[in-house]
Amino acid sequence: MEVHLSNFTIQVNDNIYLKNPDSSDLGKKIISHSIMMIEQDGLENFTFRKLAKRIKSTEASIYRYFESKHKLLLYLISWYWGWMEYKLVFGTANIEDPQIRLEKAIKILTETIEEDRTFSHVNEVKLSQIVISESSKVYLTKDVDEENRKGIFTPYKQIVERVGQIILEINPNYKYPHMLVSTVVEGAHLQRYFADHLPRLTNNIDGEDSVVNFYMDMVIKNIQK
Amino acid sequence: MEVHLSNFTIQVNDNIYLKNPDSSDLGKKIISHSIMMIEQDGLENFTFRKLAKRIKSTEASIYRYFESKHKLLLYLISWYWGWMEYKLVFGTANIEDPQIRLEKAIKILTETIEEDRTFSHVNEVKLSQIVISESSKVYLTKDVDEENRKGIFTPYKQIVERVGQIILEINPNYKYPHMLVSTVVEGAHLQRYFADHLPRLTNNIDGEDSVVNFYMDMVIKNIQK
DNA sequence: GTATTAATGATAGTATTACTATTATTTTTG
DNA sequence: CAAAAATAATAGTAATACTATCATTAATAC
Repeated sequence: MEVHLSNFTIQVNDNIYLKNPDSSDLGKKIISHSIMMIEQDGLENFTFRKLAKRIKSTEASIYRYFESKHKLLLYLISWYWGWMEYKLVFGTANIEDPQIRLEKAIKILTETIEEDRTFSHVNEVKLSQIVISESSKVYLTKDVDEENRKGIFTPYKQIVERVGQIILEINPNYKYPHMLVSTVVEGAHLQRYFADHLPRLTNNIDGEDSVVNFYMDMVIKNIQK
Repeated sequence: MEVHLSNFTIQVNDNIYLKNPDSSDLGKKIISHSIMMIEQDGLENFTFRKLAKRIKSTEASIYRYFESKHKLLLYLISWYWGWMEYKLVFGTANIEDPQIRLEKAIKILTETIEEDRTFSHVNEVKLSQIVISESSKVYLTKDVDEENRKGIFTPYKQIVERVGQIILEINPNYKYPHMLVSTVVEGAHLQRYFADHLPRLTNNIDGEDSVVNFYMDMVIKNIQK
């Protein structure tokens, strides 16, 4: 059973954009095509000039939405975390047993992403590839502290907090809930990247999703009293 | 007791440089000052022009050692992994019990770095800061596959392999040795970065090195039969 | 001690990037 | 239909990441 929610949009911190790309056709084109282009050529080879050419607009027009390429990436990553939180909330709603709720949450956070037709101009599969290979670049900058102050990373922190809470429900004495969750989330991305490009840094066993299994197992064993 | 090894240098894959920076005074200056500058201003704000000015040389001269800023970063990271392997080999030599050997290895990989006076032109403390905040950028590129083919990442893979072997000595049936080691290594870096910049993504408990304790515990619990 | 070679310095130049600024045109809305 | 808002067209700038050329200095070989 697939549920379709209309009238549902992911809210992104408005410090990130100059003009909300969700508010116009051009804005949506900027988002959808930048996802395709960054996924294909990488952030390093992506420029507003190329994007403008592709969507038959101009650099100046794109700059009215985002003041830099870094901000556009921030928008995409932020959108992703907002979307992930919506998936988490829906996916774990009405599950009484915190152990099962936690397992569901870890699965959602570590499994490979499938298309979600709720948000038509965003290709979530490609976006998740961008998250895997580019998301750490949004905070590994000299501007982290300032951007953090502006609340740019709250969607991510909220997810870590939310799943950390489930862990504490199961074991209130567990000392490292945030550490465990961020290790899982970042680790899952990295292991998928390694599987594609540096396979000797990971282990991929046929017939299973090793990333999900490894991190699921890790969480369960770690929080045991 | 501190042991000083002279006549000991870290070998770096010679596909990385045009001319070995270890072979001249200028080369060593390039390394030592780039470490200081990148640590302070970040890779993004570091340029060969600024470096040249600082060491009173010229851009052209630096380009005779490294064909790009990315290659210079690769050199630094590679040197670091070579150095880490030497620390691992010495630190775990003559330890019979594989369990104790593994614990020593994990400690070496996750603890904060202290100065090593064996290699005079390299400040290992600053270099480790660079590794924490910039190292993932060396493989999160569109050129990974090609650089991997040239053997640029072997020092890192060797460490993962080496520690993975100890894990298999303890539990030959453990399915994810490489995954576990790379999760620990990358996780330790990230958690230290989070502690400094995004503290809500981690847990730092007074009076202990939470990063070491968390990952030590994780490894032990994970490989249990 | 000089000739030869290698290393470095000085200087200049190029394509690209990441923007900013200005004005013209089109589209939307009251 | 007029006014306002959005977008397009065009041009320009400072900085970056290099490449090229030639002069000078240092190292080494005989």
